[in-house]
Amino acid sequence: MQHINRYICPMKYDYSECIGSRLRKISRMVDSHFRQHLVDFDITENQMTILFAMSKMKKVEQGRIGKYLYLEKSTVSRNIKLLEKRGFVSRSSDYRPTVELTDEGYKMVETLTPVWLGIMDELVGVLGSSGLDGLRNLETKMRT
Amino acid sequence: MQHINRYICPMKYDYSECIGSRLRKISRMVDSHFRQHLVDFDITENQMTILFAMSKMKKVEQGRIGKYLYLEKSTVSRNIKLLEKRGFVSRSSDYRPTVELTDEGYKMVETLTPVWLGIMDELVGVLGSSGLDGLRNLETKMRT
DNA sequence: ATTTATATGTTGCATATACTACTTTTAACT
DNA sequence: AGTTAAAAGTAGTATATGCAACATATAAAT
Repeated sequence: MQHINRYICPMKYDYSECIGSRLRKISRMVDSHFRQHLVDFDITENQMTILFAMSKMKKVEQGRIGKYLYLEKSTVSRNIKLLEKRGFVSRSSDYRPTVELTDEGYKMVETLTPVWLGIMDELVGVLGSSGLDGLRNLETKMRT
Repeated sequence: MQHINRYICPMKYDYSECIGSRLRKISRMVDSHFRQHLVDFDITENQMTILFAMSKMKKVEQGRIGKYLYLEKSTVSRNIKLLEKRGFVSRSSDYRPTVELTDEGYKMVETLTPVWLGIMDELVGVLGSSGLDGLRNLETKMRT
């Protein structure tokens, strides 16, 4: 078999242009950068994201976190459960629980914030204003 | 406790500007879009990405795929194993195996390509040239 | 008020991912 | 040649994610 892809010749897009795989790849790169800086703090970049979001939302229904971060409700459920086990989050015992940072959680946010600001500075330095504009652009366009 | 974050007042970046979480979120949105269109083809967006990459690389050492996609070697090992189980990929039995698409694999690439082109058209329509420029910009900057 | 529909949460399952430790192979050095 | 160092692969473990199925609670409709 020759395996000649009939789309290769004048294909409108090349596989390497795939928007999905490129975003995933860039995400992995940036996340890797975050992890390198978080290695001493025993927390993942995803958990940090949720802590930061919750520090702004205060006491909220769990579901709102998923809406804000575009995360499936079951994913939120499990992520929150891990953070609760770590003592960073408290949950009301309702069926539809409201969640909230504990004192430990707020302390962790304060610990992480300067580290995060440092990482941001580095990344902004790497991406430059054009890179940031690009990211904002992507976001705006995806919202609709 | 007051939970007054001393960084809130004149903090250089707001948590919502986090480059990591924003990229992750956009990735989830775009991947979700891909999944919606792939639902009839019993394949994930990640597996499609590897199939497309392999269709260009032909017979390669497994490790090269990880280099190309910025994936950890163990991740590649498992992803390839799943594709092998599906019959899309064949692996030499060496300790350091070379991998290759099977005829089934190439057939799947041909099946997926028009679908993928359609998704790309939609996404390019959503993002526009400015969104695409932004993505390219991010990539260029991350490479260095 | 009862029933129905919708929204929210959790659990089971499968994939995706990275890190560590271990194995094996190849390369380098002497 | 023999030893050491580096590279590549795999398996174990933990987190992250989404979907389907189910449970429960709230809202809507009659």
